[in-house]
Amino acid sequence: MSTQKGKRSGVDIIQVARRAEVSPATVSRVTNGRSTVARHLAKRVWKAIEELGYTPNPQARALVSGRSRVLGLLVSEITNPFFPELMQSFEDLAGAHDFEVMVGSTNYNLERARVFIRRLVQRRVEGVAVMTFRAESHLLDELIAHNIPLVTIDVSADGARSVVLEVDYALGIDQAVQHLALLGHRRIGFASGPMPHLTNVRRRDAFVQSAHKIGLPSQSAPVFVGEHTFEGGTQAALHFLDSKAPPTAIVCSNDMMAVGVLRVMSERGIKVPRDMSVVGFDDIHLAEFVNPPLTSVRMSRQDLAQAAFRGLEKLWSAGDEKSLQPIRVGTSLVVRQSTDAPKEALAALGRRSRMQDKLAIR
Amino acid sequence: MSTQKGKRSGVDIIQVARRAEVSPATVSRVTNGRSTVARHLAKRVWKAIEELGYTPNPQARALVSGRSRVLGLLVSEITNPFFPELMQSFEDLAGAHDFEVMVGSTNYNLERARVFIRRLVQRRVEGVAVMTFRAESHLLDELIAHNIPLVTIDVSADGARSVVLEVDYALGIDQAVQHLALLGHRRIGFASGPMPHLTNVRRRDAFVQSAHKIGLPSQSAPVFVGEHTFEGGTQAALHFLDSKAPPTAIVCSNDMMAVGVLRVMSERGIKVPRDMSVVGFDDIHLAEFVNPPLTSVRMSRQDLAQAAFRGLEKLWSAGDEKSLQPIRVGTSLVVRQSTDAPKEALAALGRRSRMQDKLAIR
DNA sequence: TTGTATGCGTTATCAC
DNA sequence: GTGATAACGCATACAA
Repeated sequence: MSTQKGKRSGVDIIQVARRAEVSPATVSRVTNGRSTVARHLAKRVWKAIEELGYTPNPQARALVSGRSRVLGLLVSEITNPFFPELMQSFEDLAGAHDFEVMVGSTNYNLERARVFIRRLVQRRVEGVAVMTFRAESHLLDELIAHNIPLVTIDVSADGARSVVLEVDYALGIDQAVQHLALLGHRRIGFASGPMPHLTNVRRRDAFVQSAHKIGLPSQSAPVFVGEHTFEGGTQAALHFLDSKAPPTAIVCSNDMMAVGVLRVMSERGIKVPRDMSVVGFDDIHLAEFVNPPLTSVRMSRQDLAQAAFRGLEKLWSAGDEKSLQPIRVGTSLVVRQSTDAPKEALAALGRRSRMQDKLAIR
Repeated sequence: MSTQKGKRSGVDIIQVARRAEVSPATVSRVTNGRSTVARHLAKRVWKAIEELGYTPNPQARALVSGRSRVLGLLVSEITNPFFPELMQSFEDLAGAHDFEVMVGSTNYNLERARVFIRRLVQRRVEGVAVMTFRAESHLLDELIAHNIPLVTIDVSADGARSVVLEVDYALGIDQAVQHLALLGHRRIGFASGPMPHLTNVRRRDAFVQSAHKIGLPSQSAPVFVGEHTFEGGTQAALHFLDSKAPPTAIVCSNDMMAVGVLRVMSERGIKVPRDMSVVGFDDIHLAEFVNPPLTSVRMSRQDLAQAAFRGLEKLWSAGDEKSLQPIRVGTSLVVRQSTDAPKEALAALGRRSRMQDKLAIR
């Protein structure tokens, strides 16, 4: 332990300078990793720093340098298990680069978001990762007005120094649909999230195209639009079950919907995956612990966090260029136990093998 | 919108002073809510602040005042749904009082925790809420050495300026046991978390005492010790099911264990709650969405966060007093659908009504 | 009550 | 390469 006695952190750069018998400026150069310091002096300085337990005062640093070394992270809702993992990854990354992170969740409340954003501006954050999957119009205006580097998902903020993270929803959804097709499903429903939101449009479009790609007529790939919630899932499930020709598999736009679907199946005595296959989206922690464990399209929180941070780095080094190249982020299917061959698959073996030829499966 | 053009936040206290035709000192007094400023001057100052979009520079403030207005929040693991809600409550509270909070999760990794704590010290946090339910010995030493106000759960940090949050586990666990007793259960198992940890000892002790209180002999209130995880729950369930006289209800030391128990029951075809009642602890978000929705002892994250923040406030105003009065935090049962009367209850009606007299149920 | 002047701890700009 | 010294933006002691 090199920490000093109970004395307040009152040790400053001048004391270090004295002890190392150099000037404060030299100490500063050392702590900032400037290479223009003679080896032997640097060594003396480090020794003094160690002995005194000196740590540079970040607010003084920020004041004079104009850089706060604080970032903002805006998420939709912290209680959605998707986000804590994202937060953790982002904070770890930021921490490794000597940044702190202010995290705020909108909870889909515009005023709440506004308050948080004001705090970000006041604290002089050097960049903000807007990981909210919703483009609340003008929400970011204050950030943009202050010319703060922004990373957003799916859609760019015009006029901002920003980078867009382009999530490739199609990648994972394609895998999901083909996975189901391979198992023999020929009627696949899609439980979509609310439509104005671009992310949901993209997820749905990806599904529709995938279904088309494997040769499913659109009436065999019905879409139900609901909320991105447990209840939204139950509604979707009821809708599909009560339709004329219920699908044998349901792909959901997020995992909470899938959990809702699972619940309805359980209540109706419909066995998953024997009588119905279910696929989620996001692959939140929960997916592993529902019954049965959920097959889901994973959007990696690590990838997302990393892309977000890299986006900010790019913006910092880009100087005045407003809008940079988007960064792509993939998705991929995680197969668990909520998907299997439909009952009818065996019965229809003959037909299926004919179909097989038409399926666009590599 | 009162924000200024794209100009950098370069507006400082002097510009405000000029525009309001007062001295910088007066502006400072106004922004700090000092009451010693003449009404009409204050009004002029606010107007200027508004017009210029001035926000005081927090690092300058921190530098001169010695107060960073940053707090630390240490949690066990951010992916455990218990904590995000706690974080949110704490951050909201802190934000309302003009504090930012640095959140770090140990992930049960000592080195990771140490790194985070170092960052806290470096950033000159004014207080830390240690919400980790584990007393990693000496983990807090650096915080204590710097005399940083600490709030901890269950157990105090000696030598520290600290307040302990005393969680009343017994309150909710008592309710759970009595709830089960009222339903007619006479054999209740307890799936405990790992034993060295005080919080788990307390939870178990609370259970043992509750069982005793309602007249259960100890062999009718067996305890199994396992990990606080899904797997720990499955092990507990298997243990109880394979015992000579399996309990008709299982109380778990946390919700993840309960989810594990649920899974085993489902796999064995044992219907919950018809054939087995299950109670969790923590009442995490997930509890609501498993099948069936879990009856659980709730430890309010709001209460906890609020108590933590109040603890810090007390420490700030307490000056040099080291250890203050503990703050009590309650727990309470949330009844959902994983608990019901045991099958045998009806058959044994006669015996039960006799027992009833001995049950300590108001 | 208000203004002036000083210092918080650091980095940056100069000279040397 | 290294060392004085002037900002950075604000709060506050002190003077008025």
